[in-house]
Order: sequence, then C-alpha cells, then structure tokens
Amino acid sequence: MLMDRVDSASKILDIAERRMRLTGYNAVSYRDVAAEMGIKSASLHYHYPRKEDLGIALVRRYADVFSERLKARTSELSDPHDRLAQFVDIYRFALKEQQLVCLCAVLGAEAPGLPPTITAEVKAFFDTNIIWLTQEFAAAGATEPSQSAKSTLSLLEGAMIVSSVNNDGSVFEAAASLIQSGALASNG
Amino acid sequence: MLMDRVDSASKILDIAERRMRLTGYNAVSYRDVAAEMGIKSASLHYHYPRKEDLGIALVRRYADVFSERLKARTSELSDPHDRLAQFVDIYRFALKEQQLVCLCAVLGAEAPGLPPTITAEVKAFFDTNIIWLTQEFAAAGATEPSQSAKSTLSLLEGAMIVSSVNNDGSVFEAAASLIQSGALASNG
DNA sequence: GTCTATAATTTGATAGAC
DNA sequence: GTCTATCAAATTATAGAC
Repeated sequence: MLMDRVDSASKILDIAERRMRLTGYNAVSYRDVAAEMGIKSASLHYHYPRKEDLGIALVRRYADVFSERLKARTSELSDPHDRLAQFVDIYRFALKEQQLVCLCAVLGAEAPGLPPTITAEVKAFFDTNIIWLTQEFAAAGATEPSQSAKSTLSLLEGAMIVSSVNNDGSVFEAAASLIQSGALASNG
Repeated sequence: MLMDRVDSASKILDIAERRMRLTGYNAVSYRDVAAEMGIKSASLHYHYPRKEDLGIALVRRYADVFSERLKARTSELSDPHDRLAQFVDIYRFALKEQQLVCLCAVLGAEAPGLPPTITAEVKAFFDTNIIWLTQEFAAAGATEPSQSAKSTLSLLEGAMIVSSVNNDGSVFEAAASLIQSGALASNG
C-alpha cells in the first residue's frame, strides 16, 4: 500500500529535535534516539555519521520549516501588523501546542559548548528572523526597525524559556500582546 | 600571612558557574572543573557529593548574589525608573564585562533535562525577579505591572542569548533602551 | 581536604555480516 | 539500512590512604 512510511532520516530528526528542545544538545544520545525509533544506535550513524552532522541537519531543517511556515502564513497578508501577528503565532503554536521551546533558543543558550558549525546555523536562524522583522517594522513605519526587530526576537525567545520553566503561559502571552500592541515599534 | 586563600567550596562554584553559563549543565564535568582548579575530581565530591548538589548550590548562590547586588544598587534610589535602570545594568554587566549569559537562562533552556530540584531553583530565581519587577512597575504606575514585569525579564534573558550567539552587543542594547524608554510600562 | 585507585555506566563511533 | 559486536574515551561516583 506504500503506507505512511516516512524515511528514517527525517524520523530521526523528528525525535532528536523534540528531545533537544527539551534537554539541550549534550543530553541527547544516539542510543536514546534510536531506542525511541525502535532501531539500534549504529543505524543512526548510517544517516548521520557524527553527532555534529545530526545537529547541523536539525537546525537547518528547523530554519527551513520555519521559513516555509512563515511564508505560507503571510504570503496573502499585506498589513505589517497582521504579518507580525503570524510571526508571533508560530512561536505561540510551538509553546502551547507542542509544549516546546524554540530549538535555537535552547542551542543558543549553550552555544559556546557546541561545534562551531552548529552555532553558525543557530546564528543564521537568528539573523534571518531579524532581517524579516526589520523589514516588517520598516514597512510599519517604526522609527528604528532594526532595534524593534532585535527586541521582538529576544522577547519571544526569552518568553518561551521563562514561560516553560515557570509553567506559566501568561508569561508568553504578556510578551505576545506587548509585541502586537505596537509598543516595540517606537525606539527607546 | 593568611593570604587570599578563598575556600575551595566557593572557588569550585566560581569555576563551575562560569563553565555552565557557557556550555550548559551537561557539558560541565567534575574532571574539567577540578583540572581548572588544579585538584582532582575526587576532591570535588568531598564538597559536592553529587552533581545535583553542585547544581543546586550554584543556582542558590547565583540568586543570592543577584539579590544582594540589586539591593546594594537600589537601596538609596526611590524613583522606579532609576531602580529599573539598575536592574537592567546588572544584566548588562554580566554580558558586557563577564561575557556571560544569565545562569538561569542557560539552565532554563534545558530545564526538562535537569534534576527537578535544580529546575525548582531556576524557577525561584525567575519568580523573585518577576515579583521585584512587578512592584517597581506598580510603583511607576504601569497599567498591568505583572505583565510588564514578565515581559521585562523575558526580554533581558532572551536578549542575552541572542546577543551572545550573534556576537552583537546592539541586540542587548536595543532591549535595554526599550525597557528604559518605558515602552513596557503600558499594557498590550 | 586532597590524594590514588577503581568501579559502573554511558557515550560517540567503527567494522563487518546480512 | 539495519543488525551484532565491539571499542576507546568520558562520566559520575565511591573507598580508603595520607
């Protein structure tokens, strides 16, 4: 029937991503990921020879999925305010529905201890986010679009962590409503 | 001469804290900390039998030092705006002078993978911060002091991570100036 | 308090059969 | 692509001498 057999490589990424977003890079082992998949750890090395390879693939896919999701949600919206709301909602969905913090917030927090290639991918994700946000704030007429963008990203990433640790969704919602209020569109 | 011999227990905390703020909990080993101190890892276990004990002591001291520092900086200030500026400046000092992210941002990002006792200490740090900030925003006449407090903490923690990964101090400064502009004192 | 020595476990990784 | 088998290294932790 050619059933729902997703290829192993992407299933590995699914499991590893979820675990890394919960516990960080170093707490995730090949054995644990393999066990959750129902295969042996040696088989993981066939797909991702070194752990660094897995990490890079993880962040790249994460960034790609984010970009596609953002594009899909905003392609038919022209109002920067509406587009920004979609940006925020992607983060909200991850935290509320998946109960997961942003992968790049987790890896970013331990960045100096990661292979530099992985840190570079995390930085690229942040950069892409800031560029997108800067364009939106510029279109919205913000006085300092770049500063608004940096603060918006920082606020969302930080709110995910605090909200997660404190098990208090109101932390994220405070951040989300602040962003959508337009308070970040004017300079400090 | 009774020279500057700081007791081992606190020197261990100094080294372990710095390393954990760079790489996270799991990347820090007793051997590495001991090597940096010039002693053997077995000696660390005399002071902190289990790694969990070390982690708890680490976060507790971090929270205590933060509280004392905040008190010292604000005890003679009555203007909430000035007091808030001191709060922000403690975070700024850590990032700019020590080149370190907040310990609780790092541990918070990997919280589900830590011993629950350590996660509880991280949560306590966030709670204390939010309570202090809420009082200040209330005194400043904010419409929703609690929401302002949560967003302020989230913004600072997130800005430290993004600023650190991107090696871009302007990320933190954008957050700092936003907070001090009073933009977070009104509700979304 | 620090040492030597060592145990028990986990980890990332490889070789080679199927 | 997945397996068995195995390895070298690292990790947390303990026992007991000094």
